[in-house]
Amino acid sequence: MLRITKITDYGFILLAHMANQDKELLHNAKDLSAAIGIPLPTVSKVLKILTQGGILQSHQGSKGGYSLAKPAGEITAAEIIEAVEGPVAITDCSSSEGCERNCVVSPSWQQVNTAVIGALSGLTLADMSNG
Amino acid sequence: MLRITKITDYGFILLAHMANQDKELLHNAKDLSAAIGIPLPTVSKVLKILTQGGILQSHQGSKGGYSLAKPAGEITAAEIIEAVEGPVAITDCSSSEGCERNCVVSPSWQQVNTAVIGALSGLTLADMSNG
DNA sequence: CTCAATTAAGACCAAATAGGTCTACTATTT
DNA sequence: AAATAGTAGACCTATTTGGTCTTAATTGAG
Repeated sequence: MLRITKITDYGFILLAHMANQDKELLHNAKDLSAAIGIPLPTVSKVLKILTQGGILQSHQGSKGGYSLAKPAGEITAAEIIEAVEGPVAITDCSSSEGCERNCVVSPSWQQVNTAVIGALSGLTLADMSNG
Repeated sequence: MLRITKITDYGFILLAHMANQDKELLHNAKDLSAAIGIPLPTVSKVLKILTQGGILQSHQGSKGGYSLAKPAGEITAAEIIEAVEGPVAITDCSSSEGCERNCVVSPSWQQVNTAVIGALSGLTLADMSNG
């Protein structure tokens, strides 16, 4: 439906929340869950995915938690979506491998896809939080 | 996954095919199915949806079929996607009704969404077919 | 060194969506 | 009337997504 998934949406909400606070502060899943009102197991899953995607840094063990891996101004919406959902591609045609069918419409999709990625890359976490 | 559905993809293929031929020619579902290699019931479904969305004109009865409702240069990708999938909205936040949660990230999504719609509106069926 | 807190990995199930097919009906031409 | 096409919508299946749970592995504190 040309829409980001709920998990990605949660990711943005969590990241915006973290960006609005002291960058060095470690946030654990439990506190974030309480602060935002999303169930703990789900929050935990999202944080894990964001960490694997390099958006967050994690610190295991007691007193552990998560923090942004980079300044909020350097984390783009494109990056976040890719971390959670994989490469952005409006159609299979427009994926980085190109269209294996070599169909007529393929070049046009590439163009649209580039525009979409451009829009998403121009938007940083800092822009989105600024609370 | 930020992707159009298969049905929408079929729609583009069918429309591009039709745009590449005499505009007045009526195409019936059976011939289109044979020409493109998509099963008849599926082609039939897609054509029906495109007609309801005002992209195609239909003519019932024997010797009936479908034709473009407008010149290919006036049919945009945005229109086609909306006809099949409903309004384009990256998130619920960015739908035309606005974000009922009134969250921080909402204005940013509006912005991205506008950019995406812009890209899709700048691309016509004529651009995509031109075979 | 042990315990408690916390993330890591991934299995797992349920719900939602999408894909595709089918049947019955209506309209039009011959 | 008969044949051809579109119309409407039900229907089932497969895939994806959402969410939870269990079992590790890691680290700080006493």
